[in-house]
Amino acid sequence: MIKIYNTQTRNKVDFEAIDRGKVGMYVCGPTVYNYIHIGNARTFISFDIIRRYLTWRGFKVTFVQNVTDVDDKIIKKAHEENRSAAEVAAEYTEAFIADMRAAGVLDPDIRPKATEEIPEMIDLVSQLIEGGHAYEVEGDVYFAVRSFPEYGKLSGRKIDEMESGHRDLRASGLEDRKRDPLDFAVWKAAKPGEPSWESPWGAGRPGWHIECSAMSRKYLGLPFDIHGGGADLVFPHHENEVAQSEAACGCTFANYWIHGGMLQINSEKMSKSLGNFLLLRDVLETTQPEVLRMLMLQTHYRSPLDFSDERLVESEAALSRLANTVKNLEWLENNAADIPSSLDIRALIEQTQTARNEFIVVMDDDFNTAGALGVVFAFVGEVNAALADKTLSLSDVPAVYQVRSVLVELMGVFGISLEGDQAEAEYPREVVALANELAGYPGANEAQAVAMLLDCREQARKNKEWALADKVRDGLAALDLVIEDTPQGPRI
RNA sequence: GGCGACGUGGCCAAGCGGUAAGGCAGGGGCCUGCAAAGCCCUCACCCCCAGUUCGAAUCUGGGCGUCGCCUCCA
Repeated sequence: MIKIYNTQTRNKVDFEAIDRGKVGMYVCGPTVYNYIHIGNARTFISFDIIRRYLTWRGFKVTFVQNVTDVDDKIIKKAHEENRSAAEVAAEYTEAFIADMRAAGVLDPDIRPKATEEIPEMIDLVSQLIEGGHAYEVEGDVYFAVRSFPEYGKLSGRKIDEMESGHRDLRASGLEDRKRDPLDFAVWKAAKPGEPSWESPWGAGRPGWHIECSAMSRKYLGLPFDIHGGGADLVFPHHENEVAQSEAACGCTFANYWIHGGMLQINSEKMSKSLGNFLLLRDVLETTQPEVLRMLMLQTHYRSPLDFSDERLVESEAALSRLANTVKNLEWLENNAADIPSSLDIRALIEQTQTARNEFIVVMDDDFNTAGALGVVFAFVGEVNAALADKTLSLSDVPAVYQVRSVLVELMGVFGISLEGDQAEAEYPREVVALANELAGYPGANEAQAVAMLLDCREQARKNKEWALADKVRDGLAALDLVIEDTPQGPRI
């Protein structure tokens, strides 16, 4: 049974899907007025992993993520750059999709754009007005917070306390138009030069919160299973979504609310105003997406995560530990004929199954990726210990395959691919010349050249010709090919 | 001011009542011609003080500290 920490109830609860075996999931996407930053990426990668895990556990997941492509910030940016809001939105929508793919985040099943769902939003606003939950003032429509007694239930606030404790509710100048200072816009009358759509209240555009209410309702129906987003969206965005959606339909909006913790840089909040934010695309410029994921996996998705170059380096080292073991296993499979067989691998198989089961237990507990990673690494340690024992060798190729495939499978759930067996294609051309020089024959192709070089070195070592042996090793190293002498033989 | 989260080894981090996973870094050893990779061993008074309990990192109260939300924010 999968347990999920539900923001609304503030505790971990058993996950029960509305439709057995299916999960409807909505995660708030970005407002496309800039390239997404590393904090956005943290949230989206977290939900990518949750989605992958649920899928792996057998659920048919319908994953919906919107793009907010009409909004104050987009309009502002457009004005600054003297072009249309649509242009700005289109550019950054495209960039967002590209960045997500570069980060290894799976495409959502449905990616609605706010500007393409306006009729649904107008419908929803109309419903709210009819139901007495919203009112129009000169082309603006506001949600009446007082009409929804449960307002505040998601974020754990009480209306009265909010009003008395609020800093400067009357500062914006618009407050006199509202019946209550806490009321928020669900439809905004168009101002000159702004994108707008016709509506019963005149030309205007939707408020931010109504967009997600309308899109999630349209594509998933109400109620749906999981609504996610960054923790900073709990209030007011998600609170308002709940109010709108539930006031309109009279039913529950989403059963489980999942919120991802914030990413910080050097223990400081990353924000535009502080100017310390990193763009995802800039990070990916110098960092493998798997390394970034590895870093994020090591912290629980709800905890704050401190991002730093040091952690990136650590994560890379950790990842290569896993990759190395997989590479060794792969090599063993491909060279099984040369391996003296005496290993009773049953223990390893048992450990493999145990590790896989344990992985599930840990992940079922609110997607504890850090704990699950611990399981994987502990298992890798066991595998390495077996491989390091020279009295053992791997006689049972299917068993080795099983060990490796489980390793690959489990990390695959995290979106990290450990299969790098395009080695043949990756050998640089220079190895041919090197083989010709050192082994006296270029070989038929790169792979053969490498094989000859390894063989040449082994011969040299046998004859204690260390100079030649090291020449081969250094020559390969210069081409970024590192020889590893395993107990079962050398490999690249 | 209101609401909330967190404080575990040098760094990161899991843990949710039975005497501390894992990663990175460090020390010692093994393997190796030397390396690399790997293996073995080693490195924690769980922020402080009280309390509950046979037993607490884990529960309760208090203190100190860090951070987040309350305004656009993933």
